[in-house]
Amino acid sequence: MTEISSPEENTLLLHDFLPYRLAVLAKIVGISLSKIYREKFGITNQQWRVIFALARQANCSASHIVHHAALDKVQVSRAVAGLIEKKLLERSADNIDRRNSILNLTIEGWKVYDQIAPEAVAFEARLKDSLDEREAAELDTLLSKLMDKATKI
Amino acid sequence: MTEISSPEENTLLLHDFLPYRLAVLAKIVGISLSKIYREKFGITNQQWRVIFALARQANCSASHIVHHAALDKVQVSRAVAGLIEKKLLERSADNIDRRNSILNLTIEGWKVYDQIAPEAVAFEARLKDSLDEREAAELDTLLSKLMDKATKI
DNA sequence: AAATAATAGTTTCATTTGTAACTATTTACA
DNA sequence: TGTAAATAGTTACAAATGAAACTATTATTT
Repeated sequence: MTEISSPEENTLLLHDFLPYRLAVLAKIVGISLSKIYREKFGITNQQWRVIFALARQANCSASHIVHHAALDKVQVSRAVAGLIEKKLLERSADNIDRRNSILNLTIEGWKVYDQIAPEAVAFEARLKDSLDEREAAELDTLLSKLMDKATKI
Repeated sequence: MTEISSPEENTLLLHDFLPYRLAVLAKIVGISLSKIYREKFGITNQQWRVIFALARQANCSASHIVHHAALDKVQVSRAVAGLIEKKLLERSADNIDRRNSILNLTIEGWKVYDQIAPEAVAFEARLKDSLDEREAAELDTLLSKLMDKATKI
């Protein structure tokens, strides 16, 4: 005699499915955060990542940003073009290897960074508000482990 | 006398920034997962969510899916249209409220679900492989807390 | 009962994104 | 040295996405 299984037994629950939960959480967080730089400065998510990468490391090439901001070369190319148009970033030539561009924030670019960065930090702090010290540390560990695993799957 | 701060002190680190980490992790996980349904069945992420929502709850309307699959009504409309064209889903009229559509997986749709679901479950299991019981439970709690907070920010 | 508002879902159009092909330059090697 | 391969970055085109306007139907108000 074969048992008939109920939907609850054999049906995948979307709300509990880790990839789904990560996608939904990342999206909501991303949308909230983007208001900080989009509404006030008309800056896209990719442009924001380029600015932050350049604030960390000046005088670097586009491909350096590719490796440090999780963007592909087309995304960086477009973000850089947009930021140059906005005069937040300037590009100069690398005479040692003329394939490379040398990118830097302008004074204006730094001003924008200096306004966005503290707000971004405050946003992150609010997000973590409900976690205590131990939980925040645990989150760190878990995200690292998952990231590690995900890149190897 | 004012101290000059080093970049390390006042510069936001992208790799440590929670919204960035969530975005990158969710993206990598999503891309890996999508191979399961995209390459084998030519199904998009949104179509996949609709299938899973319908597997859980048959005979439901598009707006029910909107609320249970974190998609907006345009996304559901398009996903449903695509699935009907693929004959994985069928739509009938609700004669009580004729604004509603009544959606159901076809036999073919169930077959696709039955092939994808176990692979999705296995994928999630591999992802969680590096976590022990306690960590998996902790991850659950932390994601819920963050989700809760994110929707209120 | 007629007018208004609300809900379900679709369509349209502009923008964004992804993929592939392209240019320019440098490196490797035969 | 000359030819092929690799690297940096851009451009072009197709597909996906988002926002707003639209149709159809039902609920609410007066």
